[in-house]
Amino acid sequence: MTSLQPARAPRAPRRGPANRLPPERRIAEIIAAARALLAERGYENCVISDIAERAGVVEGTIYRYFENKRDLFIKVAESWFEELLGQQEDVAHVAGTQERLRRTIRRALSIIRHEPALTRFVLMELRPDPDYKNLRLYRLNRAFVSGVMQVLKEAHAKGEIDGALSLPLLRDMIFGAIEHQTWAFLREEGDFSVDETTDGITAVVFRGMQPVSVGAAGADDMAARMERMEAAIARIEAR
Amino acid sequence: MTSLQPARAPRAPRRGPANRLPPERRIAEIIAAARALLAERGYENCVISDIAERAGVVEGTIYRYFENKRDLFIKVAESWFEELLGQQEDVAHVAGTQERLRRTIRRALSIIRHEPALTRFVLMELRPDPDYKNLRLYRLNRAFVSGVMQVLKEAHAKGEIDGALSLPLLRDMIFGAIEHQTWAFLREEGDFSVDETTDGITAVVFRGMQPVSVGAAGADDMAARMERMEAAIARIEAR
DNA sequence: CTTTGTAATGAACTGGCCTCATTAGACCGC
DNA sequence: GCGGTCTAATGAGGCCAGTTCATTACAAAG
Repeated sequence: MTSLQPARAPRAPRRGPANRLPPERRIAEIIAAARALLAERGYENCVISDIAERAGVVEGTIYRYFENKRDLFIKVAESWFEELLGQQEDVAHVAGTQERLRRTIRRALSIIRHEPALTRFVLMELRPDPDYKNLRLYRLNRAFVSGVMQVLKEAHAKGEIDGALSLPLLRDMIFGAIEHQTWAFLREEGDFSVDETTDGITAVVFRGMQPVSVGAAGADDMAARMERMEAAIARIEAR
Repeated sequence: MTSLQPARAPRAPRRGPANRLPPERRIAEIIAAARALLAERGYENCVISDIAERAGVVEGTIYRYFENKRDLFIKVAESWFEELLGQQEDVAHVAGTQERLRRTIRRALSIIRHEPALTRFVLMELRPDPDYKNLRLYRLNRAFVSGVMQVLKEAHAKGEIDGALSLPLLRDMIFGAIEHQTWAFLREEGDFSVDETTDGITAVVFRGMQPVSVGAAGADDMAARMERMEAAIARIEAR
């Protein structure tokens, strides 16, 4: 309760040579070092002093440019993800809803497959955070997700999606499936095939969103009735 | 490298009265305290000393019964989840695949809705862990998930699921959708309706798993069969 | 060459997890 | 009741990672 100064003793730090750099470059170097370390150890196991060492700098310097460890890694994730988005192929020219869906799904799986460390950090550390929505990363991610939403919207406009379905729900099923299919991989329990997983998810989603000319609940009932009718007709004709 | 003893100075701790309890009860009290704190603060913000205080015990005592903080909370999650599983309604008597699906999905959403702290901890802290699969919790969770798998398997046996679909993929889509639909809630950004979400997910999954002859890509198949039937009827009528 | 702004330093601080030498409550046989 | 023994409980302190800040020194401008 007494906030009387702990009277930080005056210090006279001995010095090594200070390698002075323009802020922009120093920031870039720190981010690069942190990113490399994140890739090989994961967030929890990244120690500031190691990042500092790898960046050829001292711990305190990092705090000159970043509020704290978390802030640093948010910046890391943002620049990393931004880089990946840049490589994104444009899907606008591709014809056919199913093929367009496939490509965007494939893209997501491919990122996960090639950048598990980044994925883990974003999915586990950042997304659950109360102010995740305020991060630039959230907006970057939305930009990515909007690719899928675009495809869905256009399909919807063309009447290829059953009117009763909610587009966000379809979107969640797609990304939910992507995540669940890759958890084992992210836990380093084994590999997965981008192509096979892509095909599986695409198939179920595409099938699931089709408009049904009859009421959904009655679909199997309808099938049964149809079968009975066909059988009856066959009998009649056989007479 | 020199592991020469830091020569821990001999101490003579002053004592408060020690409330001696049979291990089982002490463990139960610590777990209860930790669970209450987990519910109100989340894992990261739970400090051992606070748990100790709430359990009416000193920090060191906790380490008598639990290896470390993580171990303690794993036990918390396990007992908590076990308790929830006990309340699970049996779905075996319910007729109809769709309704059975709906109930198991509803159950999962209901747990998330009522125990967000537990959910967050399990999904974020435990599931990503490399040895998640060795935890008792993993098996408990499998028991829960197997409810859905059971429904899917029986539906599959009855020919209600397209042969080309993978059951695990369907399962992942279900739970993936559940999770994605609830992330905002888990970040405390707002509530969600258990019933509406249940219906949405159930509808898409049910529709998505239909064999082609009735649903989905079968719409035109359906039309073709209809045409054949109409033609047959015309023939019959013409007789 | 001096001034001045600021990049960089590194010792010290903080707080949370965890250890362990020590104490003392409770049960037991006499 | 009474010492002996087992073990629950204690709490000071170790440890380590994140963070702060008074100080230093580099480099560009005057």
